Parts: sequence; C-alpha cells; structure tokens
Amino acid sequence: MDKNSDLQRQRPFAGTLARLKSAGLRPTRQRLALGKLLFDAGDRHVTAEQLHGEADAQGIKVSLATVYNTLNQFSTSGLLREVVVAPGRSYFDTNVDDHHHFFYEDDATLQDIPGDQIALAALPDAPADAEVARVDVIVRLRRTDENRS
Amino acid sequence: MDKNSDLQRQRPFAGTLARLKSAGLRPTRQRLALGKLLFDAGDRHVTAEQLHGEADAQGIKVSLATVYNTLNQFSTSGLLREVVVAPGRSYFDTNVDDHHHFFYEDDATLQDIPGDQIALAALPDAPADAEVARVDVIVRLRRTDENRS
DNA sequence: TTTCTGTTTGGAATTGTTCTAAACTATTGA
DNA sequence: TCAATAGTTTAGAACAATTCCAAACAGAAA
Repeated sequence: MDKNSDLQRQRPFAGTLARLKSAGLRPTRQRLALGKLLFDAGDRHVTAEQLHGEADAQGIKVSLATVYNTLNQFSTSGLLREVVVAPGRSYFDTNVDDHHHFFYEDDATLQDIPGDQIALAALPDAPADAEVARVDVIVRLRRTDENRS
Repeated sequence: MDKNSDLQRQRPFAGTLARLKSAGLRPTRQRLALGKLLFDAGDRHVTAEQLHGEADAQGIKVSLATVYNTLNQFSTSGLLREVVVAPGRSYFDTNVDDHHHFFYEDDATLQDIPGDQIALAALPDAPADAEVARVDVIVRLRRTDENRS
C-alpha cells in the first residue's frame, strides 16, 4: 500500500470534505476549493477579498458573493471564527479553539495568542438576563520605531 | 451668589469648552453642541448615525459629515475612545478610563465593565518589534430566552 | 434520467464612512 | 471695529465592504 503514503496528495479535499459533512453543508466545487485554501495551510486569518484574490490567483473561478456566503456559512457552522478588530472589515480565523489575538495596527494584521499565554483573572458576572457567548481579548500593537535618531 | 447655584444651567458648555480647549480644538457651535450631547449624560456609547439623530431631534443643525469629523477628532484627541465590536459600524465611548465592555449581540448594545471587575492574569510578551498600544476585552453576551416553555 | 432543492452568479442595491470644493466662521492683528 | 487668514462646516459625490436578487446551475435522491 505504498501509494497511500501521501494521503494529503491523494485526497486533497479529505479534510475539508469531512468538515463540510459535519457541518451539513454540501461539498460543492467552490466550498471544497475555498476550504482547501483555508484549512490546508495551518492557522490563517483572511478577509473575503483576500481569499477571493487567492482563489483567483490559483485559477479557481468563484464569485465574491460566494466567498462571502461561504465564509459566513463556515462561521455559523463553527468551522471558522469571525474576528472584528478594525472598523469596516471582517477577518475569519481558521483556528476555532479558545484563544485570543494580537492586532498590528500598522498593517492591520492579526496573529494568534496561544490560549495559555493569556488568562482572565476575574470574569465579571454577566447581567442576570444574559449569558456569556464568548470573550474576545485583542492586544493592539504598534510597531516600535526603529528609525529613531 | 445664589444665582450661581446651578452652574450647569448657567454655563451648559463649560465642561465641553474646557475639553475642547485642552484638545486644541476650536469651540465651534457644532462641536459644543455635540460635546454637550456626548458628555453631559454620563458614560455613553454612540454611533455616528445615532448622535446625528439626537442632534437633529433637538433641532441642532449639523451635517453627518461633521458628526463623523467631530467623533474622529475627539477620538484622536483622547476625548473619546473608539470601540470596534461589530462589523460595519463604530461605537464611540465617552469613558476614556481603563475599562472593558459587555456587548449584547442581540441588540448590538455596549455596556462598560468597571475596571476592577475584570483583570488579565497574564499578558503575553509583545513581539520584539512592537509595543502594546491597548488591550480590549469584549465579553459577548446573548440574552437568555425568557420565553422558554 | 428526471425532479427537487440547495448553490452559485453577476450585477444592482445597501450601509457606513470618507472625500471634495465651496461657503462659512472663529481668531488675530491692525 | 474690520479685514485677513486659517480652521470648520456642508451637501453631495465617491468609496469600500457587504448583502440582496432573480436567474442559471449542480448535487442528491428516486
């Protein structure tokens, strides 16, 4: 069975396929291709425009509307997590585990903070009529000016 | 001097005027009026559209562009703090002290969490080339369904 | 196959925000 | 008090990100 050695090469959509199945989403050509771009490269933070650009660059024909649809469906299915850090644009994070973010304000870039490197000492009581859905911590960074005299 | 008893009534713009002065912004009619709406009512979280609506409702004639300009100027001067919690709209917080936020996802509403009710146990080291500009904690809430059978 | 329902698509529409150039106004100094 | 000037306001155009739409398309099931 040495031909099975590289599972990734033989079944490039296997991971995404399983994800789609678990989310109850049909494995269409577009969703499989976008899923591959999103999930086969480790943890990523992308905007819709970015992902659309990447697909385009690889010759995958997908409309921007579909990219938006897909990102939103993946998010509500728990396959992605939407991160809001800057006004007027959304980032989608392929890491759905509990973790937080660094945000470089200079170039509007995101980076994961490993879950164990940050912790909340005291979570305030949620108001009586509500429950905590999620806690987001965003550490905003500014690059230090290395051109100082 | 009993006529000075209600300083607020006699000099309704005093607070805002001082703020503008300290920020180096000219005390124009529009800025004074918007400042009054923002600062005379305690801690508030407003969007540009909201504030414009309030001004309009009080017969204050200000263009939406000016509301945006003003909110942005106030923010960069430290008179306000911009809070990004939902894609596609910005909130401005009149509380510029160190504190964090509850965000009710159901009605897209913000509420301050007093600074002492939440604390970060461990702030991760900022990457070598950057420094922490600010840390935002957003506790996202969902209203519990009180209409359950 | 055929049918059915979910999906994709291009383009129009919407929303929130910024830009622009002209009109206006607070400030300063005669 | 007035004029000059520099900062401000304004309406409307422009823009960017996202959603909506109705028609064409493509999986799934029979």
